[in-house]
Amino acid sequence: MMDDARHAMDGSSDTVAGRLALAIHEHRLLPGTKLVEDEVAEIFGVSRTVVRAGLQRLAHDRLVTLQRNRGAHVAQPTIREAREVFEARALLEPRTARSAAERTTPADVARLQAHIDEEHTALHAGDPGRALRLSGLFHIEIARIADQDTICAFITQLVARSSLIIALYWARRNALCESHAHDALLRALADRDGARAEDLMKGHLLDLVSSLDLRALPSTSRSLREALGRE
Amino acid sequence: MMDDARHAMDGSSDTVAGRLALAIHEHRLLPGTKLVEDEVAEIFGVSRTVVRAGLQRLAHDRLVTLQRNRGAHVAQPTIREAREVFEARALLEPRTARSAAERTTPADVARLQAHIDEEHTALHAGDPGRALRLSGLFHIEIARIADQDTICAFITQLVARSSLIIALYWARRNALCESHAHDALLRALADRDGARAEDLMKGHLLDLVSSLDLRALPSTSRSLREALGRE
DNA sequence: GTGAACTGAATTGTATACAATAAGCGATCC
DNA sequence: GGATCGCTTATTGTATACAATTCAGTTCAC
Repeated sequence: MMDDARHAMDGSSDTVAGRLALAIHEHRLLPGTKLVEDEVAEIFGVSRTVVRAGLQRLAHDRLVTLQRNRGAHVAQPTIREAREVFEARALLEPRTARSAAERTTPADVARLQAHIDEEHTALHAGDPGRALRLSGLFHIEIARIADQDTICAFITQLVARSSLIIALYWARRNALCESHAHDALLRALADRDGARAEDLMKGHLLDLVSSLDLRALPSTSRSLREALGRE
Repeated sequence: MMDDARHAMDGSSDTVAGRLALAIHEHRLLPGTKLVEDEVAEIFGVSRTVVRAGLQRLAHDRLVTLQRNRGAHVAQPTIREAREVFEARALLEPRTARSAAERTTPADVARLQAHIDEEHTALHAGDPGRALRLSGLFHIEIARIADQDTICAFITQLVARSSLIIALYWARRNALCESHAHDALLRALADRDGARAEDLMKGHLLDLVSSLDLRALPSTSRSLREALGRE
């Protein structure tokens, strides 16, 4: 279910990092939340040593920020960072979708369809966090079909950061959530129509950013709130 | 000189990671070299704790590989990984060069020119490692001019990995090293000619891969050698 | 009442100690 | 002679201890 980063040891610190990451993906841990090492250590039944390793991993993925002597917090991407993340995705994902389409197998189609179904049921079961996570996994799955581990790793990170961005700047939770962009993408992949997949992905990402509220104000108010000592 | 990853604490573990990374960039530490924690700790005058943190950082950047209970080694990118790295660069850097060209300032031009000059002198001074490092920094500098931190971080990682790839698969050390691709790129940037910069970057990256020997054999022989117990 | 300085608790940074695992090597058996 | 088993050593994984720093609440001066 979470099998990226095979390059590293799969020690307990990766378990900690993975479970924290999942909580962040599913919006159970919200941006700005402080992650005290002792608490996390006790929750997972390990020592601070392994917690620190896990937090460092998450910091490298920009899911948490580390400040010297001031601890770890779930990251709060700025508006600028939000734009950058989606610009990077716009650079990587459409072409990757094209590559994926050209090598999609029936097994891939089945797997993606299962993903979409699961996402729908999660949404109707009133678990939007899980639906969001599955929605992100759909993008990652496409990158994996393209069979490009390096780019897939980048996209994985960008999808994770997008989850934080959505937590902060999601404007209209109404429509779009139920959008059938993923269905259309899946059909293009099943048809092995690379050009169409590329276009659909490009449009899908544009829809995503346009559903965010990236005006300058929210970030200011947020940092103000932090400046007032409340976190 | 080395100011990436401002998101993390700039503790001593980053110093360790930075110095190890520099040694890898400059080919003073070659792929496959084992990095024993105690040795590194003594060399840098810190404890294993901070060395481990630094190694983890480098592992995340794919500069070293960590195997559970078996320690850290300078990474040996496979041929497949080498191809992927340059495909990712081909996806990111040309467009980034275009963006950079559209916002290049005279100060940027001066800085890049200084880079090129330094690279030439290093090359003629018989320090190819330093020249290679500077050559990589040139690419990173362009990404920074484009003012996209996220993509710049990706490119930084890809450039670093490219250094390892070059150490393993560099075929003709003769020409190309002295190529004037960077000069041409700089001129396009100075002219704020985005389209030309994009094309030049695309061609430059193609030249780079074509100067590598990415046939299937070397990797096999290398893994064979490792299979025989020598590392 | 406001603000600066101080004190104690809480938290992080680093080093070290111990346990667990892997690697090296010699003796033994076939 | 070659391979295998077992022991010793080296190295890593994890926990804990202590030092350094930050944070919150209080006191004190104005």
